[in-house]
Amino acid sequence: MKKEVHISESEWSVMEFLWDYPLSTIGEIKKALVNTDWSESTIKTLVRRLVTKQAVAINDEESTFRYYPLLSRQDCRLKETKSFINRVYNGSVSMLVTSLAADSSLTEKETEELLSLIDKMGKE
Amino acid sequence: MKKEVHISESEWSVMEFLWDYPLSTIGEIKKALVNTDWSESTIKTLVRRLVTKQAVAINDEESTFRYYPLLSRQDCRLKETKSFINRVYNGSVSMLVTSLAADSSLTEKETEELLSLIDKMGKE
DNA sequence: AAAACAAGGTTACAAGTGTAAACTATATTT
DNA sequence: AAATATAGTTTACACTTGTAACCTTGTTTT
Repeated sequence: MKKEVHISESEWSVMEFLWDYPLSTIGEIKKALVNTDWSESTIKTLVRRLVTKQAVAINDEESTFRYYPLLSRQDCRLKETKSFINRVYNGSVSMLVTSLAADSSLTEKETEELLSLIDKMGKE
Repeated sequence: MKKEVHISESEWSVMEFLWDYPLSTIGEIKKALVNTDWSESTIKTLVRRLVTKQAVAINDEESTFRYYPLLSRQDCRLKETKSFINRVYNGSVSMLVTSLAADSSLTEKETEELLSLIDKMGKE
């Protein structure tokens, strides 16, 4: 029986850090997220909610809890990507890619990367 | 001064229809959305919220209002796509495309389309 | 005309999200 | 030990979203 885990925008910031540094403490998370301007309370709330959602688990071998992700970044990304494509592009991947390619506001670098990627893929 | 218009998942269904059939009435919208199982009330709420958000406007030349989109589908798609990529892929378009290409759960048809698209683009 | 229906307007209510204060308990520093 | 800092727990509160009922008024059908 699968929980419909939805990770909100703010929660993603926490997850990103935990994916890079699993088994972090609140203090470490807080330090990593200084740029966000969130109060410590807010960060604790986000972590708690992620735990409730079973997206994050607690290791309490030490006196201070350490938090680590229970879901892989790739899985979460795919899940979000799918629901996004369904919502916005009627489920059509190619419409998304077309739209991306037509987006003139991509930076030079992004366009370049996209094209090179596309090139690489064509060869496989 | 720009409103931060966010169109929710349910609201997208209404917008999609209005993009295809601008100047529709509630009754027409309702007919188009039978598949959703929403009550008429729900549909009216969604339309009203879209009007409040200024994503949709009202033409009241006739006795029954006709609704039409104020935002283009392409603009909304781009906006959603950008915020999605920022949230989930740290703003990296190429990470998204890589992830898509690596997704084994794409259908044959999707993969095919993606590759052909990629192929076409490579030639431009 | 009376009844039925369609459309517009008002109100509702629970879940999720962004954001945080306050309280408590534990650990570290003076 | 007292003071301080850190972490964990509880509570809060406004806004958005999904979902809808109800009320009123105008229109169509019997």
